[in-house]
Amino acid sequence: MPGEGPEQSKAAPAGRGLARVTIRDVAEMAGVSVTTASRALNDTGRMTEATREKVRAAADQLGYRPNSMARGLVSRRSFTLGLLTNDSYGRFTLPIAAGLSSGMVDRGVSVFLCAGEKDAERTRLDLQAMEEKCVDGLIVAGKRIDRGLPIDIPHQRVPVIYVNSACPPGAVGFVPDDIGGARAAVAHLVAVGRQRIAHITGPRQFAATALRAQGWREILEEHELAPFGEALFGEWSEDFGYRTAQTMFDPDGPAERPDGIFCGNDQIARGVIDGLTLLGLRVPDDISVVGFDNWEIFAKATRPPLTTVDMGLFDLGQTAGQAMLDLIDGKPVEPGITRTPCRLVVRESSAPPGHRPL
Amino acid sequence: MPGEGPEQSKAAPAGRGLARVTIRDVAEMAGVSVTTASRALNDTGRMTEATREKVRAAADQLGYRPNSMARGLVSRRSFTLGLLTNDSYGRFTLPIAAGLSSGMVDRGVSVFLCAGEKDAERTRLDLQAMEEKCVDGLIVAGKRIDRGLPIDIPHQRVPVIYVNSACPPGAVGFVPDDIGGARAAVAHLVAVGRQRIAHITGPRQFAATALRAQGWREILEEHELAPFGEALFGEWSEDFGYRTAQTMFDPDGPAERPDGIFCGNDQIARGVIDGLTLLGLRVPDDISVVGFDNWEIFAKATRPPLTTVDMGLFDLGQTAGQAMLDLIDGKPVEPGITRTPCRLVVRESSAPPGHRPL
DNA sequence: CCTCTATGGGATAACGTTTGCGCAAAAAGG
DNA sequence: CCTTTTTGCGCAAACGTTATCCCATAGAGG
Repeated sequence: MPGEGPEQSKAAPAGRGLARVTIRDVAEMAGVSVTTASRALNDTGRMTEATREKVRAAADQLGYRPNSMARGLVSRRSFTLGLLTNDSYGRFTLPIAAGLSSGMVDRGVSVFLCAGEKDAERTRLDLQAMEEKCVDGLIVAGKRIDRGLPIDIPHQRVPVIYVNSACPPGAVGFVPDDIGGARAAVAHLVAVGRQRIAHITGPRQFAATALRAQGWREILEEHELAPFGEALFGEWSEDFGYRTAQTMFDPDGPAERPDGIFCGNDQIARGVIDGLTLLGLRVPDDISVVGFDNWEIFAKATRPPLTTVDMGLFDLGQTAGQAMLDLIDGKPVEPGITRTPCRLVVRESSAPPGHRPL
Repeated sequence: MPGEGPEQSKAAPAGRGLARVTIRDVAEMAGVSVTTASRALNDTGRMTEATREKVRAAADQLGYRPNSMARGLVSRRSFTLGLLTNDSYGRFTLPIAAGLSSGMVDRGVSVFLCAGEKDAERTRLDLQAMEEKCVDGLIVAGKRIDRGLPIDIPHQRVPVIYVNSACPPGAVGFVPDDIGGARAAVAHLVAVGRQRIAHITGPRQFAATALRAQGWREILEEHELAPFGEALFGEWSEDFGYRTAQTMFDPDGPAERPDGIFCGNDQIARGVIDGLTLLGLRVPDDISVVGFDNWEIFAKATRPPLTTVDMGLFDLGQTAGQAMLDLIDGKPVEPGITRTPCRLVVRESSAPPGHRPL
């Protein structure tokens, strides 16, 4: 048994081959010590430019990539972040993750994704994995700003940032500026000449609905307009929008009718538009509709395409990433919740009364 | 300058504190050597059960977590995977990622997410980061099965698996079984008594459209039914479905009309249903409609809710993960594309002719 | 010519694990 | 009682980096 095939003992340590090129190889090729090679590649230490260049050339030619595990071991930074989310369809998480990554990738920071339904046990497992992987920071991303993880994050040795999620007191959090977004939406309706602006939105117990309703009331008051009735709370569904529109314009219903509707999200807005259209009302001529989310798959598919509020999730991710880097570097970051701006996207569902779009 | 504050030199190496508990601490507490502690925790080596238990107790009490960077350095496995995707809204990627993670988490494998629009440069950067992080494998997830990354993955030292994406010859890939899904959808239409089944679908140049159309033709032929006209290629949009339905049932159009429509995706199906409804046709009574994707946000919002094909993306992710683990362990995995089953989800948009749902 | 200070670079020791090898003590066999 | 085997455990060397010293050489100043 011993004596045969000893030559393969050093090949294929993990099933396949091509022993990784290390800094030792680079140093050897450049004819310098490992120390010098390391310093040359990291632009530290003192040496002639010629030496530095020689090392760089060798590294280049060999296709050297520093092993970040070894590097992390000594520098005590892994250049990784953990992203915990319970958003199984990724409506919120993926834009956030993309923004996060975009800001990180050129600093060499990568992001672990822990997605999936989060029961307490699973969350514990995810957290444990992140701890073992020595992440430099943890980002908790949620679907709604008033719910957090099923378990508290034990007072961690790494910084934690909450994005679009509930945020324990004293922690750092970023959420879209729901009030500001709502104000922009309603201000736009006012600007196109609407006076009786209703609000149809999601369930009362969501924090976001309360904020958006508040924005709606605020901006109307500032324009010395009365809200059209109470905010109508229901569900985040097309069906709710559809039914509510039907009720609102029921021929047997009240004579007083809105000429503008600000909806709590795009799905509701879509239902509203469908409902209105079916009743023979013209959007935006007879009544203008504005949504919230800029979920393009909806916003662009409504007839007419929907004016709506973009929550800037990509930017939100980027902002959170920047804050995380500061936190990791030990720079002071103001704790508490920061609201990042939303942006109105005007399409064709809003226009002055009687206006016929081309 | 030197002489003041030397006591903080060992604290807070990265801005915050609580020096991590290492295996050395555990060993010390248990009164054994580091070697023994390591073996005790990994269930290897020879020792009395008492010793093992003593070490475990110490580890538990100290809240010890092995440092996977140090571990990876010596074992040459990082227990991480890279997930590359260009799906910015996450419609496909997040379910896949969730499936992937779910199978990985209890084996201690974590997943790096590289999301975002993928130009060649960005992809190169992502690949470089993954290489530096020493991932054990790479998963490439796409939005369509006939497009891959903007650059080839250089013959990597790690296994690569393609999911819902184009797959270079000889590589391992998993995609939903479009043909099978289409067959199930159309078979269902036949089973509820439909005879003239049309197919409205996405752009011709998508591989998925061709496969779904093929499934449509195949199963009809097997039932000795003629396809209702040619497959109608267009866009993956509600609008296309809407317009096509209108044309198809144009009063001035052909007298021959379908009694069932198999749509290439749920958005088209939604548009079709809207179009039909507006023309006064009853779905499913007069005409049954089946979609593809089971994108619940659409499928459940159509009136009536949509019968459609679920692509099983979560399972797809799990399957790919399992294959990846095998590949990493050096077990043989059959190269080439594996098609994983789709599942018909029956809702209310399909029923026998004249049937009135409750 | 002899110091003194830059300058360029190398040895060596970490970082936290796992692992091959060795060595006692205990158990088994004669 | 003396060998052999087994059992239980520790030493030391990896893994690929970076960081802390330290040592040559070279030029500068006297």
